[in-house]
Amino acid sequence: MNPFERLPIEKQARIVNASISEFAEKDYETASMNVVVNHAGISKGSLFNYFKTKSTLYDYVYALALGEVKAYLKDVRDSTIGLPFNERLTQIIDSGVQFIVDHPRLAKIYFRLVYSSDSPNRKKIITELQLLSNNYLGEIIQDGINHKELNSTLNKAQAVFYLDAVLNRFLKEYHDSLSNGKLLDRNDWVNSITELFTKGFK
Amino acid sequence: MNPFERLPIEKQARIVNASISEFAEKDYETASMNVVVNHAGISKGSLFNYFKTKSTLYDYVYALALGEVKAYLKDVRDSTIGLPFNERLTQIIDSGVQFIVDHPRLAKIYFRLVYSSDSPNRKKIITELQLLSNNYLGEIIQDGINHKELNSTLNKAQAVFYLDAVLNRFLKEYHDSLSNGKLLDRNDWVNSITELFTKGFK
DNA sequence: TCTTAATTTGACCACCCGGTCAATTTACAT
DNA sequence: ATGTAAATTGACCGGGTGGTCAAATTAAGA
Repeated sequence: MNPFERLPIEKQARIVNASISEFAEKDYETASMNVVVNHAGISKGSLFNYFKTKSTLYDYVYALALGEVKAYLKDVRDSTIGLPFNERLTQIIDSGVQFIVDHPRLAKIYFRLVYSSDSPNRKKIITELQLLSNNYLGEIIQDGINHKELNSTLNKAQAVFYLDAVLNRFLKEYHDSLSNGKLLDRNDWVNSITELFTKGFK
Repeated sequence: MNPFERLPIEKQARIVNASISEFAEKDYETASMNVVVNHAGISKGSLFNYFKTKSTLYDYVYALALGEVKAYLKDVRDSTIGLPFNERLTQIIDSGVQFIVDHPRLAKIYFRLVYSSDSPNRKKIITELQLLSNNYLGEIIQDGINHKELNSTLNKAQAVFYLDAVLNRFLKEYHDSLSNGKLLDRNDWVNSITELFTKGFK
């Protein structure tokens, strides 16, 4: 059992909270351990006692975020099995929006990872995420093909790529719209994306 | 006339070249003026004499990149006027790929700007780019509607957004594929994207 | 209560940053 | 050749970084 896990939960929460905020607001390289320490109300030595390096702390926070995302994805996949492609896709996109509403800071860390460049294990993490996305969206698309809703000659890898591209970009835009005041019309966009791909993959 | 423009062209080129490399390889915040100086073979004082701040140098390099992009876009738009939507789109995407092949470092700076977070005037620049993309792709789509090739009830803003999302993401992937050895099949992808939107916007 | 072990602290380290500026070198007109 | 103005240099500044560690504090068992 490592020293961090031995800590009282309240203290753990303070540290995790401060770390999430810092990694959400700044790139990995510019995120500051000093800021985390001050915000969490602990000493620098302690933080480096709990997490050997900045990279270790980042990995911990990232794992938290990924676990949360996976839970959302799993829920919506399992609860929409058997539904037509377009209804299923609609609910998946909407679930993505819901994640962003529920966990805006985790979403920001995710976007920063996907869209930005540094962070030590980025390549490995991105590869892992792509595999996840491929399996997940690939399954949805395959189901659509099986039910003759989508073109059977569809290049699945490409289809997943396009879906992933639009989804990610839209979710990022929605995330931004949360803070800049010009909130997007959730249903309008979700339906419009579903329409694009239901027709485009026909 | 500012001191930089008074320099012999060869020296200007050395400085520009070093700056492009550094801003292509690192985020704005982590890009180092010391590295630029060493790579260009000039003294630190000189660089800060030519460009008052790091931000000024970045703006200069960015303006170079943007000018280059605009030239490519203008060329392909003007040379495809009157063509059907799908042929036109194909050539536009292909021109994007060509830009990446011709100027991989400038492309990297562009992607870094779009996908990353820092750099001082990022918000203003991004807004400017979005306006550009809106006008450019908006015009192409409008032409497609006028020629009854695309659905007349299409939400143009959303359509532009999706097109832009897929285009950017694909170009980024193609850019990455240049350096990781697994080069993408250019024609296959370009045609596939055209097909998606020609059907999706019908 | 005393001892010992675990935890916490923050001053400190080496390093790098963007930016400055007095001093030196270079270029040029007379 | 001389004087002057422009260009170039690099040591230096204040500040921030991730990470360390001897010393102080706290917790626990006898």
